[in-house]
Amino acid sequence: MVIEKDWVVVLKALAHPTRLRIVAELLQGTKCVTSMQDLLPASQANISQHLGILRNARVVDFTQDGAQRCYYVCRPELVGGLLELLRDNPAPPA
Amino acid sequence: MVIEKDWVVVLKALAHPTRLRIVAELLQGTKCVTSMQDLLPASQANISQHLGILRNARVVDFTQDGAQRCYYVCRPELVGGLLELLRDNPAPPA
DNA sequence: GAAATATATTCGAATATGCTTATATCAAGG
DNA sequence: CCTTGATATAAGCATATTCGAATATATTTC
Repeated sequence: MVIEKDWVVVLKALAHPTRLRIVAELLQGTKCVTSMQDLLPASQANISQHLGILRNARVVDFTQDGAQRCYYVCRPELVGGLLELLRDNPAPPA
Repeated sequence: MVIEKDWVVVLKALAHPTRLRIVAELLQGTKCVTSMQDLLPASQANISQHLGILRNARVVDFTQDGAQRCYYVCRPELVGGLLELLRDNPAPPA
């Protein structure tokens, strides 16, 4: 199996509680930064930093709408699939 | 969507080139630490540390065979599924 | 064009990760 | 029990992440 270094970038991007919540929210539908501030216990600057990391990993992208940036998951099958796998495969007993 | 903190532990465990290679190798079949040393450009101590992290995340487990520990992926559907999703969902163009 | 709103970037301190070297544990054979 | 082979753990250092505070940029409105 060939392992692309991109994969590590994606996994690292998702391996953070706030970022995982961000993508879970974005899977439900496009959101701008301000509306994410209402959903998450994090500051504007911090959310923006996390979005930058997700953007670099090519996990999210945005469309500009006036002064707002409407973020969305640009690989929904990947991200949705990952979350589904995690949900359906809990840690084994002891 | 409820996000378990376990998920972040799993993602963090996999978000490292060496550890990702380790699980990819283990998906092909059980291996002991010594034989992994032949496959990976990492020291014994380092491989053992990575295996400890994967163990904590409940991604791998082992059976003791004499002095050897035979490691295997204890959630093959999860790990195999993740690798498959990554392979099938490359980064979108620009 | 000044003010207000939305978002991004920079910087620094705290904390976490990763790796090396050295040492410990532990099982098997003699 | 002493050695050897297999694996784990600990200590220490270098580097990377994280997050808050402050500041910058861009867009709309008046």
